[in-house]
This record gives sequence, structure tokens and C-alpha cells, in this order.
Amino acid sequence: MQNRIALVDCDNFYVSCERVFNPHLKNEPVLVLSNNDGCIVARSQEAKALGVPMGAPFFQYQKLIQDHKVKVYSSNYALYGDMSKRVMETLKRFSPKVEVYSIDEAFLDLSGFTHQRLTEHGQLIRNTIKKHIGIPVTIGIAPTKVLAKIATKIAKKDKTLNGVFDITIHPNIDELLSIIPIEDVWGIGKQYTKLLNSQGILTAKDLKYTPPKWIQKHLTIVGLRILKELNGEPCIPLEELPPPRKGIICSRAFGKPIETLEELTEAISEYVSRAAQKLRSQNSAASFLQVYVSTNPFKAVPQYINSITSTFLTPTSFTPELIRQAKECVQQIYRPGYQYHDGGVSLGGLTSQKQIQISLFPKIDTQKRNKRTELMTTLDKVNRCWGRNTLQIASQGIKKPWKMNRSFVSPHYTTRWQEIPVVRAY
DNA sequence: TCTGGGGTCCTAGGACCC
DNA sequence: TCTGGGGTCCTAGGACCC
Repeated sequence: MQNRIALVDCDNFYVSCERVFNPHLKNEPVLVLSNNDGCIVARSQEAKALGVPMGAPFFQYQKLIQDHKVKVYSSNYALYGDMSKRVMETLKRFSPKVEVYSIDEAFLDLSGFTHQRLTEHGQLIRNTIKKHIGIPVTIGIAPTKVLAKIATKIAKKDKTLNGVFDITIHPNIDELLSIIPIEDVWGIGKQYTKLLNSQGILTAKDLKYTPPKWIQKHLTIVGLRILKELNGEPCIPLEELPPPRKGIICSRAFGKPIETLEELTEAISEYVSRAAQKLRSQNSAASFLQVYVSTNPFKAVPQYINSITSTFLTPTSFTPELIRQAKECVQQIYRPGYQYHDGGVSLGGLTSQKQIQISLFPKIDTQKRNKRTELMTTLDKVNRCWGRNTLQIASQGIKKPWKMNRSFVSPHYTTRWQEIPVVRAY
């Protein structure tokens, strides 16, 4: 059976999510910003056409934004995450094997559909997502993931394709590959582009015919897989069930610089609490925790960056215990006289909550642990239902002056009862 | 004033073991 | 006089992704 993979890629996903609930944004230039309104992370076609680059600092484009009346939004991950979930659920109707690759992309196994016209099937998927969720998508179909990525790229560029491109119906794939610059190939980043270009390898086609030995030597086995996939040989399997995360990070710039130990402790406690919740949601426990802090490298102030790791005797997912240990780290790491700009917590050495090594005094231990588990389960349930931090640990603070800035955030249309859009008939 | 956040995988090299 | 070799585990660093 021939291998057929479809990559379904949401167009300008964050912008599209905002547009679903605010039709006035249609055909207008729209931007979505990163946390703290720092960088531009999503752009509508109209904004791209104005020359706003991906990842650019927001403040550098203020003038252009005003001049062209560009609509700007802070990131609203609650909304995007929920919309993503809906898209993915709908996709699962079209193939029994779906890999949710990122918030806005999924690979579908369409190998069983080869007798059908896959382009038509793709159109059906596209129309259904648009109709049911309101999100526009582009679909690329190919024998391998790397080629499906390229097919999607082509479908985005060539408007006559109507958002769906099956690369296998093209009579000459090499011809297509010869106009794809090497840096547009999935898995080839900046450094590899530099290296490959220095060898005269400029396009996807060039890479396809480079000696595999040379590629493996310089681009490791990862590069070799890309080469094989370009040749139509599947090497990167579809993963339906994502394996549990091996580490969990919560790090973020503070809404304003922090100078006191108290505020730093609060902010780090908050980050720990969020990381712990992610940890429990995948039923893991952490065996060590790392705290890091840093000053603002873009500012002419005394610089200080430091991190510290602390391990647990028994892996844990109990927020108070994680926070207690993190607080000790903060105390060790904190130096007065600096303006702390950002900080983070990472949880590592993750093990399954069920496989935690039982201590020498199981009776006491098990009892205590069960109570803690119950407490955390309840806390997560309450917060899921009533909003984050309905229940929280005292050291996370109340006022939170360091909280991130989101000046242009849209309502949580789909995840908060109070913010559901209201339609009025006049 | 304002410059993102969260992940993965691979390799090389050192420590250690038998 | 002659001083091995293979395996595993861990970590740091470097590449990549969205």
C-alpha cells in the first residue's frame, strides 16, 4: 500500500482565531503578540504584505501599525488552545490515525484512501473545518512528512490550488523541489542552511541528490532521514499518542522588573504552581527542579544570570513541596541590587506518578501521599472549573505586580461563561 | 517603556565497570 | 619490556521545531 500523509496546517492560526469572533478583522491587517506584548508572533496576510516580519519586537513597528491602522491583539492562549482542540477533534473524523503535531498543525494518515481522489478528500476536510470551526486551513498530501510539508508550502503560495495540493499527482516532483530553497525544508535551520549553501546545495532538489554518507556525517542521522523522505521513503513515523513530556518548563519575562526577594519568590512560586499543574495533567512526578533568573540583556543595567538545581529524595508533584524547594533556590540565587527581568522553573527527571519508589515506611508514606494526591486533584478540578488561581498557594501572592502585560487581549470567548459572545437581534 | 516561550533529538566525551 | 577493549550511563552543547 502506498504511503499517503496529509499535513493540515491552519492559516495564520492565532489571527484566524481572533477573526472567528470578530468578523470586522476580515481583510484587515492583524497582528498577535507574544507574552508581555513583546514580539509579533502571528500576522494576517495583509500584515505580512505590509512587511511586518515574524518575531519582530512589537515596539519597533508602532509607527507602521498606526499608519496602516493594523489591529493588534495580545496572545490569548486559552482561546487558541480551545480552538485548536476543536480543529483536531474534527480532523479525527477524516482519518483513524492523526498526529497532533502542534497547536496549529496535524498529520493525517490517508494511506487507506489511495483509491480515492485525495485532492477531493482534502477539499472536504478543508471545507468542513472552515464550516464547523471557522478556521481556514491549507493541506499538503505526499508519501512522507517532509514532502507533505513542502506540498503545504506550495499550496499556500499557489492560490489556484484552492488550499489543497497532492504532490503525487504532479508529473515531475524534482521540478517542484528545484524551486524550494533549502531553508524551507522541514528540519533544515539556519546553521544547516549555511553549511549546505557553502557546498552549493541550494534547493530541496540539490539535497535530495546529495550523497547520503556526506549528509549523515555533517547533519547526523536527522539529516539523513530528511534526505530519504525527500526521496519518498518514509522515515519519520506518524505518532498518534504523544509520549509524555520529559521536562516541563514555565518561564516568562515579568510584567515589570523585580527588585525584591519577596516579589521574586512570589513570581517563581506562581511559575512552579503552573508547571506542577502541567506535571499532574500528564500524571508525572518530578525528581528535580531548576530555578533560573536573569536581568534584561537589552538594557544597560548591571547584568546577572544564574540558575540552580535542587533534587527531591522522592519524586513529587505536590505543589507545596515543589514551591518550598523552589523558595530555597530563590533565596540562594537572589542578589540584591539587580533588576530581575525574567525567571523560570523547570521540572525534570519526570517519572510516572504510579511508579514512584515507595519509602522505607510505607504505611505513613502511602497515607500521606494519598492525602496529598487528593488535595491536588481537588485543587486542579476547582481551578479548571472556576479559572486559574481560584485556589492557590499563599506564596504566589495576591497583587502580583510582576504579572505579564496583556494590553490588547480579547475575551475568552470559548472557555469562560461570562465572556461568551452575545448575539442581539435589533 | 517595550526584544517570546516551550519543547525535541542527536552526538561527543568523560566516568565508570568488568 | 610489554599496560585492552567494549559497554553503559550521564551531561553539555548544538541543532531543530512551532
